[in-house]
Parts: sequence; structure tokens; C-alpha cells
Amino acid sequence: MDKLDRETHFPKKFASMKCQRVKVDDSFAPALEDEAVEVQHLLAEPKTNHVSVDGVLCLGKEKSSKCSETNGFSFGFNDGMRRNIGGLHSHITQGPDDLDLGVLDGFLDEVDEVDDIHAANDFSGAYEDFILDIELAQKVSYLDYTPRDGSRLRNSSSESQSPGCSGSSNGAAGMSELSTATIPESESKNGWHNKTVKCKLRRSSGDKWNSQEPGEDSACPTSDDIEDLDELDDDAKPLISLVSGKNAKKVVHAAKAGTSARQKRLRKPTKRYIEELSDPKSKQVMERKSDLSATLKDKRPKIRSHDELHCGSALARTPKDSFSENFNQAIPKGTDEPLHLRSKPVSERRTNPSFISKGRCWSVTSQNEPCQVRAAKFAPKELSLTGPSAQAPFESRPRRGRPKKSLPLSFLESEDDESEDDCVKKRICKKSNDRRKHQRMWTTPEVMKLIDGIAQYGTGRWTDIKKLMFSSTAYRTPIDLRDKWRNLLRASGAQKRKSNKKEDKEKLKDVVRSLPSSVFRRVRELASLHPYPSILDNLSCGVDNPVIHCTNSTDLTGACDRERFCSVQGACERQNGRKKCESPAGSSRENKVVRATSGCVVFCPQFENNLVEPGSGSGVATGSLISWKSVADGAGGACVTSSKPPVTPGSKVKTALGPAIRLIKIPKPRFLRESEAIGLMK
DNA sequence: TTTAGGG
DNA sequence: CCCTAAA
Repeated sequence: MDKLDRETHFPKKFASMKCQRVKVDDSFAPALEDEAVEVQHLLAEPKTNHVSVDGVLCLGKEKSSKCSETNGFSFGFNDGMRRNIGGLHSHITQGPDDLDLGVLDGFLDEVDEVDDIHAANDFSGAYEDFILDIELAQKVSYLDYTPRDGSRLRNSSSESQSPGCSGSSNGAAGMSELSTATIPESESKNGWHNKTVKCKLRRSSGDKWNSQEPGEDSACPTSDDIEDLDELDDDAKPLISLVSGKNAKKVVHAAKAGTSARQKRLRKPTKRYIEELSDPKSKQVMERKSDLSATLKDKRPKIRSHDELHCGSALARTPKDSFSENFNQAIPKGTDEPLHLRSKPVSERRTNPSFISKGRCWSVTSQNEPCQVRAAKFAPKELSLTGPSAQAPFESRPRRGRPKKSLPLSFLESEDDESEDDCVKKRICKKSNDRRKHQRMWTTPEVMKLIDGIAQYGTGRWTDIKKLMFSSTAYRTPIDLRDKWRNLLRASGAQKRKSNKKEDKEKLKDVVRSLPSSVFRRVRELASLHPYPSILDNLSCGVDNPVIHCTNSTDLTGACDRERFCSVQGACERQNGRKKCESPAGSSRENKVVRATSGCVVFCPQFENNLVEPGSGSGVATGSLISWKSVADGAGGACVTSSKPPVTPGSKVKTALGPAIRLIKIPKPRFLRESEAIGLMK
């Protein structure tokens, strides 16, 4: 409904958004969600480049795709892309049925997360096995669909790696020459982006980013990881170390999946499993490890386990087997799971045990964390509390088992999709105390991605960043991103650290050491550009100060060099960390502030329907927050026009943005989301 | 639901 | 990373 309306009103402009919606809103193809996002994202980038070529003022605040709104080419591209996605989508929706889709979902998720493009080659085989596995577990045959699905998988996979999508750059790249302050940033950003993209496309081949930054230091994984590990508490260690990643997750999830069945099923495999793992000398552990890494996506183990399960042979079970057992057991309980899960957003899925068990735990190749989290979380609270009888073993074992880290962790990490780096292992080796039991180490590429995302969307739009930059890594939630950013800020010194604890300082140092200096340079840049609490409230200079309320200087870069314009000075100075919202003299006015969205017409209270046409001069930077006063003043870069104020109603104002921009009146100064803006513009 | 903040 | 408050 709403969606349709919007699209009707902004057929072209938000074509790109539609893509997103297709995946986001549509509960049918969650499986492809990630892929779709990926595709869109990748495709969107070239558009941005194009835009920038046109000299369109397109600040990095908004989705790069939005920039495309300003030119036909982009549109066509975008549209085409959308169609593709749509096709993909429909293709998927015509799948056999829910179960099958569910399977597909899980599989795709896994593949996507692993990001192992090469996996495509193994698809048929893996998939078959996979299907077979499921089939056995559910006693339903879906082999009939295998061929089709297989091809589908391949298609989606190949599409997501569409060669033409390897563009780089982002919104900021399109920034006009006016943005002196951001130009250097843009460059570096682009560079990063390239790297990021490459990483995405061929992560399996190694850490592109790192390899491309020979000059930089070893670029070891992030510090936080170390920090996190450091904070792991001794009690938790055993759990982690004994129950290596997936297995733990699997077990835990399986346990959570059912209630009554849970205990029964869980206990057995868990115990055995744990015991096995708890034996440091156990060859099996090593074997498994190598086995896992060697046969990454091979699902056969599951089948085997399945057989064992039914044959009563439970002797030499590998972690995988254990898992599959649990998995199989858990699944029956909800054959409709897939559907159910599908309709859930990623964020939700994260907390959905069944989802995890489905899409993640059974993935032999990656994402262990989530499960681990669960393990950590449930073990103590639910399991142990339930009594010593059932789950207790699971929980207690690990604990008493081993005091410290080592093997398991590396084992766990070795399966990490994008970081098989040595760095990862290095990081992992540290003591830990913690309640954040499942640490998902941040790899340098990830950090880069995060930084890229922030460069594009600024802070405060974590969900957007998550969706567009971390669509393939389900284990990174918007909150995770934000947390990481906070840590980076501290580590980079961009933010005064409150705690003067020696401990903390040390940790920060480690963090710094673990990342390339370039990263921190970048962080500092962005920190000044995008103040962390990016919300308007923090910037408001008061009702009496009708300055442009911007969330960051990027909003103003179009024409503001941070010092020149009185109307934006307050914000800019704040950016520079000198003064806090200095209020330039100004008459008190109606303090309406809006956030401009690229390609949108901006409505100003006084100038309702005063369309701003594309043209020369400055434009409203995407994402800019604009007060009507600022518009009237033609102030700063965030103004709609460079023409002298006031902009009288009905007058046309030129903007470099291309499509007309209209100010949107919003109830009160606040961060206006794109979707909101669209809604308001209706 | 999403973000800010504190733990 | 977790949890909660606020919006």
C-alpha cells in the first residue's frame, strides 16, 4: 500500500529503494535478501560514479543509490537491476514450497555469509547433500526440486558477483568540488571501497584489503577482538574452548528449538560432543578441524551422522555429526519454520534460535558466533537452572573442563568466512573474561567496511549501514556496528576516553596495534565529519539560532568549508571540536529543520510547492538538515540554492542535485529518515 | 523498531 | 557484547 503510493509518486527517484524494498519488505525471498542487497549495492556504486562525473552534488550521507536519481543512466541501470532482482525474486518464490525455500534460505545464507564465491562450484554437490540431509531429517523428499534449486542458486550467486557491479566509490565520491574538506576523504574512501568490493567478490582468495595495503602494517584484526577476549571471564572460557563454535551453537540451538524434546535430544550429543572436545589430546578434534576446513561446504558429514543416528552408531561422531543430529531433531518440530523465519527480518532472525540453527548452525563453513552467544547465554541461565539432570552437563562441562583458551577458539575461528587470516588466530589467543561469550572478531576488512558505511551514511544510521554494507554478515547487527564504531573512536583517540583506567588504555593500545594506521586516520577523519551521537539534539544550537542543523559537516560540505558561513558555523565548529554549537547571531525564526533527501523536492514551510530545479549552484546535500531560515538565507552548503535570500515562494531555485528538492516540514527537528521523508513528501 | 548509553 | 531507556 504505502509502498505503492510512494513508488507512484516517485517512480524513478526511488527505484533503487525499491530494490531494497523488494528484499526487505518481501517476506518471500529472505534467502535472497542478502544477495539482493549485495547486488543492489554493488550495482549502485557505479551509478554513484556516474553521478559524480556529472558533477552532481551528492554528499555521502545517503545511499549511493540515491545519487542515481539524478541521471537517466543511473535510472536505467537501477531499474534494470531492479528487474533483475525482481526476476530473481519471482524465480525464488515459485519454489517448490516453504520447506524447500527454507532450505534454500539457509543454504544461501550460509553461502552468502561465507562469501565464498568459489563455493558455487560445489553447489550442486553440496546442495544435493544438503537436500538429502534435510530430506532425511524431515522424511520428505525434495530431491525433485534439486535441479531447479541448484540452478537457482547458481544464478543468484553469479548475479551477485556481477562483474559490472564492481564499481567503487560512494555518495561522497560524488561530492562536488565545493567540498574541499571531503575531497581527500573521498579519494581514500574510494580506495577503500574498491578494496571492500574486491574483498566481497573474492574473499575466499584472501584478504584483499590487506594485500592491497602493503604499506600499512600487518593490518591485523581489530583490537576490540582482543579486548573482548581479554574480557572473557575465566568461567566462560571453558565453554568457548570446549565447545567449538558451531557445534556449540548447534547444540544450544537444538536445545532451544524444542522444549520437551530439547533436553532429551540435546543432552546426549552434547555430552558426548563436549567430552570429545574437552579432550585436548583428542585427535578427533584436530581431525575435525582439518576436515572442516578441508571440506568446508561438504554437507555429507551430516548425512553420515544421520545414518549413524538411525543406525545407532554414535561412536565416532564429529562435531558436525553431533550438530546435524541436533539439527535434525530440532527441525521436525517445525516444518513450517522456513516460512516463519522467512518473514522475519534479519534483526529478528538473529534472536531466533530456530533461524540460527537453520541458517547458521548447520553451516559447516561459518558463522559460529551467534550460536556461541546462545550457548553462553543459555547455558548458565536456562540449562543450568533447569537442573543438573538435563542440560547441566552441557553447561558445567565446559566450565570445569578447561580453564583457558587455545585450540577451540582457533578452531572456531578457522572457519570464519572472511578471516582465516593468521591475524584472527593471533587475536584469538588471549585470555578472556566475559559475558559477551561469542566474540565475533572484527577483521580489518570489516572495519573498513564499517568505516565506509559511516562515510556514506554517517553515524546514527546503523541499520542502513548494516543493510547495505553488512548485508552478508548476519552476525553483525546495527548495534554491533555502532559499538564497534564507538570502540574505534576511543581507540583512535578521536574521542576522549572517559575511563582512565590503565586497563582500558592498554586495551585501546592493543586495538590500535591491531589495525592499520590508515584505519585510524580514517576513523579520526570520520569522527570529525560525523560526530558520533549524530542526532540533531546534540547539534541544536537552540531555537533562537536558526542555523542549519546538521548532523555533520558532510552535510554542509557542499559549500561550507567549515568556517566561512555564519549560518553553519556553529555546527562546523562543533565538528572541529572547538566550540560547542556556537550560535551565530541570528534572528529567531521558526526553527523548522528538515533533512533533505537526494532527489527529493524540499518543501519549505514558507515556500510550499516551491520546486527547486536542477541546475547549477549548490544544492541540498543529501541528508542535510535544513531549516527554512537557512534556505531563505541561502546559507551554507545545505541551502537549496546559492541565490540570494530570500527565496521567494514560487521562485525557482537551482540545485546541483538534479531533481528538484523540496523541503519537508517536520514536527520537530530531528533525524529524518529517508523513508520518513518520502512519506512526508507524499 | 531503532538508537543512545551505560555496564 | 548485553541490557535498558527513550523515541
